[in-house]
Amino acid sequence: MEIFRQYLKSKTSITDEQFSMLSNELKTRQVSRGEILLIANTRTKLFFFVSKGLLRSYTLDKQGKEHIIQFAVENGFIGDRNSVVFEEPAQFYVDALEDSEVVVINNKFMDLAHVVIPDFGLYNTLRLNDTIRDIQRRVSLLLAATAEERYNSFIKLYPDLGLRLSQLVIASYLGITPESLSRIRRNLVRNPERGMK
Amino acid sequence: MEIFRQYLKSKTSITDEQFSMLSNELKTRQVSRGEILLIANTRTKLFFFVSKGLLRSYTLDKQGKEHIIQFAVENGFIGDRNSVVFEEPAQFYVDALEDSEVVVINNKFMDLAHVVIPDFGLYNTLRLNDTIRDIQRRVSLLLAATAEERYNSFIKLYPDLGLRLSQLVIASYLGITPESLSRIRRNLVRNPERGMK
DNA sequence: TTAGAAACTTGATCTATGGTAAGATATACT
DNA sequence: AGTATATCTTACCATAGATCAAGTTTCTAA
Repeated sequence: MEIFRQYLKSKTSITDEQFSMLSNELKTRQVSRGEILLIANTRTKLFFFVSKGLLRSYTLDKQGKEHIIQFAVENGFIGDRNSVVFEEPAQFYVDALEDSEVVVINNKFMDLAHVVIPDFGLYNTLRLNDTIRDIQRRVSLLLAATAEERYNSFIKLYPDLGLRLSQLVIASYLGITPESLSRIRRNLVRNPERGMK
Repeated sequence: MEIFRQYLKSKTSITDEQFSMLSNELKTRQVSRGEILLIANTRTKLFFFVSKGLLRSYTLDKQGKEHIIQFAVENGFIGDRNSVVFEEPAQFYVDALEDSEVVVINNKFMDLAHVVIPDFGLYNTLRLNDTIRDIQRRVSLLLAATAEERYNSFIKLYPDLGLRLSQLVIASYLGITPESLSRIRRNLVRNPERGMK
């Protein structure tokens, strides 16, 4: 909770008084590795701020294969916009890849924050635009780049994540099989210059 | 311009007086098919509202192949967030796929609109969330679905666009070659039930 | 500390989609 | 209307990455 307060202070002009006004709407929750916070096709109004650990959102296809939409580490947010913003069933699952601590955020918090914190709207708009930019870059990679190029760019963009995630999970994010990722990495070890670009 | 006013009136509480205060910051521009409005790696602060016609944003890969990020038809917006919001060089090109008319929107308009129209921030947040939802769905399809499934879901989601776009352009949006799309469509003509799901 | 389960690697095939090239239609311009 | 130009189709072959199957290594929990 303290971490979330610090985060908001670094991003907005929020005061301690304002934060305590809002904090009634917040809860912290401990999540163990593997624990599911949100199930696709159900309804919920909750969004999560990660104060510790690592979560992901993902879909399951008809063959039961997982496809990772997003990761969230410390100071990141995760949830399902479809249910939170549009009150429709969730598109995604959310679960924890490490033992984590999250701050549970409801819609009332968001509404209040807009009222109470003068520049919250501005901050939020920036954050949403940033999210769009990231996902569009990912689309562009999925359309234009080979598996190896996508892996290289992932490692360059999120070097720390590369160390915290299993290859299975990285492969699922990149849209390839773990076997293919293993072969790609073997090639990169043998030809390190291929990873430079 | 009138179309943009109508659009804003349908989405926000804007009054005619408020609109005329803002309209100093707006210009309309005629764009011919093929005309480029925005070039990747350059800087600009302009965003576009489409009052008539059809635009797209896209990237070029090293082999000079186009990869379409987004379409915008009547009442849609298009531009490059990287340059408009973050003042960095544009990631994308924007050009017209049909003779079009756009309203050119600058940052000052956005700032003023937030001040002048009480619920503009709310509207804008919804729009951004909606955009994120759309792109995330697209990522999920790119990760999980075959070319044929992506084509079917594209046609189901944007039936009108399917009729206005060339196959070359649809293929580029789906991340496949026009030849592959041609083969997919042949199969669908022969086995129409495959397009039902 | 060790058994069992994950995670990772490797090899042998298979398959969806790409590349190339040629011909067939459609569209647009004079 | 007629030619040029873009768009679409088809066939044949190539390839990135998937799938399957069998190890090997690494983690984990009793």
